[in-house]
Amino acid sequence: MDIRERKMKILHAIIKDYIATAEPVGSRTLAKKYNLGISPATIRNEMADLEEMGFLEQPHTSSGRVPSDKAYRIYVDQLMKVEKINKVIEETINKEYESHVGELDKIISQTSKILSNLTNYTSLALTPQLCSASIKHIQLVPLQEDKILMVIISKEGVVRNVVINIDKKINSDTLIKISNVLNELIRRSSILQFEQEVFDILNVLNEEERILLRDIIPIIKDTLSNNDGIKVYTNGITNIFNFPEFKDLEKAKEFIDLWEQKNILVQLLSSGTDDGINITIGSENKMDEVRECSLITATYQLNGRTLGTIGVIGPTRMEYSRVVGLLNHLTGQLNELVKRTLID
Amino acid sequence: MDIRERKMKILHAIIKDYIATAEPVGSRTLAKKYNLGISPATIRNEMADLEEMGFLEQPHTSSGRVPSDKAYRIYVDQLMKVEKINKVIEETINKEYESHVGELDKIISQTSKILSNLTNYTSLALTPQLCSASIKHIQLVPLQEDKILMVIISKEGVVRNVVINIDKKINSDTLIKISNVLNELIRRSSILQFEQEVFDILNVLNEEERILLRDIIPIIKDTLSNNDGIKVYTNGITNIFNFPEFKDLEKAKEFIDLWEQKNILVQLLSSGTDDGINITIGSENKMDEVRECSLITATYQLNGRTLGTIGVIGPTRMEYSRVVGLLNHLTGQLNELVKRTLID
DNA sequence: TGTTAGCACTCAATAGTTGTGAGTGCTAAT
DNA sequence: ATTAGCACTCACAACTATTGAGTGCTAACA
Repeated sequence: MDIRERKMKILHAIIKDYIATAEPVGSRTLAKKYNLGISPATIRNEMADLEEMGFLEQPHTSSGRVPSDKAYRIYVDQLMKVEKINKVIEETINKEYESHVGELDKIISQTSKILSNLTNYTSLALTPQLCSASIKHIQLVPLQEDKILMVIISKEGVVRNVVINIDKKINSDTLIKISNVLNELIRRSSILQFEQEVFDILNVLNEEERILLRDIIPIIKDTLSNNDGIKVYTNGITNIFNFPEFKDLEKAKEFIDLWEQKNILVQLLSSGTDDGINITIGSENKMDEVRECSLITATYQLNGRTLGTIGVIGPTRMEYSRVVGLLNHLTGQLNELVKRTLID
Repeated sequence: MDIRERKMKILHAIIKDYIATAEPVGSRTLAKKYNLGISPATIRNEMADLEEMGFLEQPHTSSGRVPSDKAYRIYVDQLMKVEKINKVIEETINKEYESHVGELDKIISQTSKILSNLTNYTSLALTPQLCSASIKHIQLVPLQEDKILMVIISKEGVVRNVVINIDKKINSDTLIKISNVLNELIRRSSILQFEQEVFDILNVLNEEERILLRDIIPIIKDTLSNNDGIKVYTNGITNIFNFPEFKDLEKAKEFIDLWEQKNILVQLLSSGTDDGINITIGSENKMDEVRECSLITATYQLNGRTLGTIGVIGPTRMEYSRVVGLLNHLTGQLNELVKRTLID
């Protein structure tokens, strides 16, 4: 048997055991529980090596070993076998979704619930972000003499309201004209760089109206670039209390404090670069507050365009194989539901 | 000295002490700290009486006394002296508000922050609810052939979007006609009982359009009656960890779980009947989850109409006098700011 | 040379023990 | 009526074994 392979086998066993028990795992237990065919003493030697290589850590001299973030990384990339969803779970999920067809927000919120229920971790789900490519229609509504309401509607059915203050009084004819121009710009998909290329459209506007339009465009840009419109659904925050690594009140507090700032959560979930499933383990996280957590995220799509993110956060000792399996399945379902909801 | 008055004096001292220390207070400490002019033994006798009367409780035989909810009630109603805001705090508040003029949501969210910062309790703040009396304008926007977007705008500047699915295709002329009728109904403030009295308005519509209108009205009613549009801003959830009464993880968990359901929070804050300041102490709460908490709420108004609620939640051993003082001042400021924001 | 049994040592966690102090209620004296 | 004095209670903190799962090292073995 290749020496390398044996080390990996031992590492794999340690990780599995630690994920299940949260107790530092020792050589004797390991030999007893997993039929590795070698004695505790040999395992001890291998463990010492693995520790030197940075895969294991020892909380104190006379305790077992605990996997490091590096170990989880190798586990996630090479060792683990993604769990397949079983029939019962599959049906549970379908049932949970049943009552929520038709409204995107409800579907996303329900997804978050399902995630936390089935994983016992804390779940997050983001509604789609508005982006320039997805704008379908812009409507300007007069509010008061010097205030207009801009309603931006995306192809995905996301609606955003922005109140715009203006210097002068405007009448509704002007608004309609400007609305038309805006929507024409949208049709030509050049709303963000309109200045260079669309003089022909602007011809219908007089000087005053052009100025107003010029004021409105940056507001649209702003609206698209900020996260205010994204809703964050979250469930199972207090699940972290179930994990011994958070029985320290200070840590629990830090974790829960995160949840007060939507922005941080959005940033956290948006940091995964790939489409598909993204795993960030402990110290790999950019944010200090989650350096002892792992984050598994997945995206949902419509026609190949990424709309939003869902994810699960928990201790680094996370059941990666189970969560990844679940997320795989769930994004499939979600994509399907989103498609049906938004196209119908 | 009247015997009644002496008892009250002792009770007052016990409550003040317990609010400050969270420790059961005994006769000796009481005599030493507060110059009551009587000996510990006398105090003991009085305390025994007060316990019998239901104002005090004894965690165990050989410990001091703890005030009951009934005691806090009498404290809040008769004994306490509402604390006046001091200059430093006042200026802090003004500074905190400074950067947030102009947007109602920001002002409310900032209020929540101020509340939790200055009290060290958990704060809540609700944005205004939509109600029929406050609708200013309704706009129907075509989304897809069989979908329309209804934008409801209130006098307070609150905007709500509702997507409406309809059976048939509709053209934009129909939408404009119906919009006009709706807004005419609003002007006559009879949108919710339109059937009886407004036949003259309906004359402009043909049969098909009337059916559509009849479908839309209940959706408006629904939208007005449900809480979906209310935003709940909350800060300082983890402040409860500072209180010894929540060092029991189970209790902390129960408390934090509350915060996942917006509906519960809205219900909680809306339960106060009076305008002005409302105090609910421990077991007076209707909801089990907050039976060990006290809730102090206040409302903010515009032109005499209550728009929303702000409040603070914490252990029954709350610094009522300080919080009430702060809320008094804060609602004043808030009303002023709201007025400026919404009228300008 | 890799593997393993044996041994002395480490250290967190648990349970038992004891002392301390703030509290009480009761009684008798003021 | 008030209070000093006294015996009693009980949570809490500090201390002291005891236990047990773990280690590293060494020497013997295949």
